[in-house]
Amino acid sequence: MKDSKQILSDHKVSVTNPRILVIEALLENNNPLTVDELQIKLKNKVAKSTLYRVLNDLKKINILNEFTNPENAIVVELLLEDDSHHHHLFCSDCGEIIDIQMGDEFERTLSKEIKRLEKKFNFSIEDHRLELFGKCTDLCENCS
Amino acid sequence: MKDSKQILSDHKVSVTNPRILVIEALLENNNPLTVDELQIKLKNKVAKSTLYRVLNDLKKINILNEFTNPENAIVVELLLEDDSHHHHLFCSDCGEIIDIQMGDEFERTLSKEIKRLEKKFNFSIEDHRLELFGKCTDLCENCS
DNA sequence: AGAATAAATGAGAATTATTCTCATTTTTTA
DNA sequence: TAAAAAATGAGAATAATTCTCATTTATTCT
Repeated sequence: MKDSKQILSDHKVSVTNPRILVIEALLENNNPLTVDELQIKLKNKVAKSTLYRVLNDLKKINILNEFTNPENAIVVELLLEDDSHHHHLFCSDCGEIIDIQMGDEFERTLSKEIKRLEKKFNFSIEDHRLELFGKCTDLCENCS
Repeated sequence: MKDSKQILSDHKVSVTNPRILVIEALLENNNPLTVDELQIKLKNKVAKSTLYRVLNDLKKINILNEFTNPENAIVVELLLEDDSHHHHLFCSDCGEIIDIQMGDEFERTLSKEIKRLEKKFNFSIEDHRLELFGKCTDLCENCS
């Protein structure tokens, strides 16, 4: 597992206990967590106000991806690799969020479309996000 | 413009003034609005609690699409046509949200990928959402 | 390593967004 | 048109997030 202290010093921010704990909690999970889930995982070892502050700090140094689940609750995940472009699959039964990679053909087709849309709307498009919604049929330990 | 009273009675819910006003405010706009923008548009003609209730009512009868903007604020739009499948383009300068249609080739490629992912994760995938982020370069009246 | 400086933290207050309660009003039923 | 059902407004309650500030911790500079 990556070294949380290293991550912080690499990004030239001070290395503090709450930051280490938050990063480690996120590193332990393969998939994104809601703020509540993260708070529970940290078990009061980090004050609520500090948790929100730390999340904002991680956003500032661009190692945190933040989005919302279908219930509009904020969800976060660490983004450490440069090549970590991925998307998300949400289960409406258990709330699980799974990181997914799309195939090259998809990303190529999307790039073409994006060029078309940039012209059509006179936009410069810098990023995109794809979210898939469904139900995990029987493998998930949370779904009965 | 569509008739808001008709829309409500078609969906077998009672036709009330707040519902009519909310639907008309949403119909006037081509593009999605945040709850605040909607509230401002309605200028206290609908109580805040009623606005939220009406939005929930419209969700229940499946004519409201709800998602979040990059600041995680809730955004809503009416979904009246069956064939209205579309996606969204967000401007990070002015906050504008534009409805976009992707070409057939894109949706075909996406369908193929979805089939692959359904097998890989043993999921049944029912819906998807694509969000594009960028800046409108000079056409928007809000961007200087 | 230790003192001085700068930055971060914890606790809870403040703010904001959303939901809930309930007496009154409006709509629907028939 | 009367009775029954449903929706509304106003504000209280709740939940999520940010802010404040005195104290603690980390960094910097000898």
